[in-house]
Amino acid sequence: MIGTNARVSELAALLKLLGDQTRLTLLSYLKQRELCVCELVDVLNVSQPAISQHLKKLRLAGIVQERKQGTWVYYSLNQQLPDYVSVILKALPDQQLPSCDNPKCCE
Amino acid sequence: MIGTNARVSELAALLKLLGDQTRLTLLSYLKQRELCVCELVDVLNVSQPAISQHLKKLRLAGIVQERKQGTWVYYSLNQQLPDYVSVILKALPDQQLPSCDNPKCCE
DNA sequence: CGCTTATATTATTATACACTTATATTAAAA
DNA sequence: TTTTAATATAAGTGTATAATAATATAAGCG
Repeated sequence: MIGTNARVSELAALLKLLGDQTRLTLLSYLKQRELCVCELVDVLNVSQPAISQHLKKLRLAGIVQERKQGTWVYYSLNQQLPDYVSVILKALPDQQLPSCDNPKCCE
Repeated sequence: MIGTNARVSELAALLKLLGDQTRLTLLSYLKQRELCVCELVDVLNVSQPAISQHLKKLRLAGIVQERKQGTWVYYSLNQQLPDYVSVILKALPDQQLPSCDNPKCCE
């Protein structure tokens, strides 16, 4: 038998990260534009801590980045994603977000 | 909040399937050529039933196909894979298999 | 300051899943 | 026809992980 290949491990980890319905849904919205955490919480079917944890994983994997502004945190896709990630994002539906109902956050 | 999107679910399931080190390793070998199950068992670090189970999942997902010949079963990549799957396969290393030591199986 | 709001972290729990061992199936060989 | 070899299925187990509830942090506002 043959030892573990580092590139395969890395790819597997990244695909496992993407192979989650909640995270893919987050990305399908972030694909359109930068979004505030509160918008993502409103739109998904899970608790705020769950969203926060998913966003952290996506951030640590280099897929999204955060921008803090006062109490609010805005997330957006990173530029410079590997090809296979870009292709996956392209395969996601273009989900339209209802406009934010918090004027403080989303002016 | 917004209901589940079927395309996102489907994609998530497929990426979860691919997000496994053992399955990705199998694919990195199958990428080169059709292989007998026995070859894959020899080359990986897990038991024969584990390989068998992984191959079944890949087959049910339409990623590989089987060809039975006597006692032996040969697996190969399916043609006509979705773009994002092809791109992932391209990102896999081109792993070279040592030649099969079973003359009956691999002539 | 104390209160509220936005987000993150922690602890816990439940489910999914990859693996192993044991057994079944099927085909070829003896 | 019994045995052996190749693969598949079944049952059971341990670990990873996604979720929640509870709490912490931190900023803005009265």
